[in-house]
Amino acid sequence: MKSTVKTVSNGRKKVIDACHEPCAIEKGMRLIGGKWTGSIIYHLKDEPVRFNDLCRMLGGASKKMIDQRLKELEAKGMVKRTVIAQRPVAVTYQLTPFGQTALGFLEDMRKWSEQHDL
Amino acid sequence: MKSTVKTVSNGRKKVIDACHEPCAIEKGMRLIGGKWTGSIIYHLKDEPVRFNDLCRMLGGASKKMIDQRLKELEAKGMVKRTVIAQRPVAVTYQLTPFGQTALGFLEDMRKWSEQHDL
DNA sequence: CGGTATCCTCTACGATACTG
DNA sequence: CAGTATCGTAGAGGATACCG
Repeated sequence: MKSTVKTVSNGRKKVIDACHEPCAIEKGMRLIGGKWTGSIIYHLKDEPVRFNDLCRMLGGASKKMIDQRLKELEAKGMVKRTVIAQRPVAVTYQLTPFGQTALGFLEDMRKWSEQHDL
Repeated sequence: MKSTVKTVSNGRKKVIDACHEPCAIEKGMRLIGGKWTGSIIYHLKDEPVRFNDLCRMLGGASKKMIDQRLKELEAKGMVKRTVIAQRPVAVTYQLTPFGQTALGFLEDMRKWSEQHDL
């Protein structure tokens, strides 16, 4: 319910975010619908994966994006980051129990997407 | 497997889209993960809805966005547009049978999103 | 009513190079 | 190896006005 006011180029004010709580689907999509986010979660479904391995799995995604998405997911408690002290350092990412709760509909959606060849 | 080449600011060439077919989840997300897209499909789940009614249901979304999203969904065969000749004109949108196949995981995801209060 | 047209802003994303 | 820093661009999305 926050509401912010901003001045735009022509000098007038405009109101941002006035009382528009988006519906639940929209909120979910904003978390999971970012570019590569769904794929990242899906590729973590079985076991912890190291950063660069994830990069390879995702082919077209830049390190920057993957890093950014992993941080979002970590902040939301869906992914856990683990540092293994060795030389050189190893870092793995894995789904938390909460993160795993998203696998159900993600898997359904993957099947759906494959079947209908979008 | 298409591959395009583009000249960027510094004068060098770069290759775009070289052999990176995104995984199925990513493709699905690109279709239903757009802003408002999921919500639109969900609000059409029960019955045909008129354009302006949809706008009201979605609160914060502009006509432009809704129009754009409906066209995407129509192009993909998920939504059917029907014009009812009367004055003033009425236009309704409804899910096609194909569109309905997406309701399963969308509903799951809505529940998930609500439960965990993202 | 059901859209288009226009303009503008902002941020998401990509490429690249560098670091501890 | 696992990132960060920097820079650039395209296009997504919003505000507003207008139209048949």
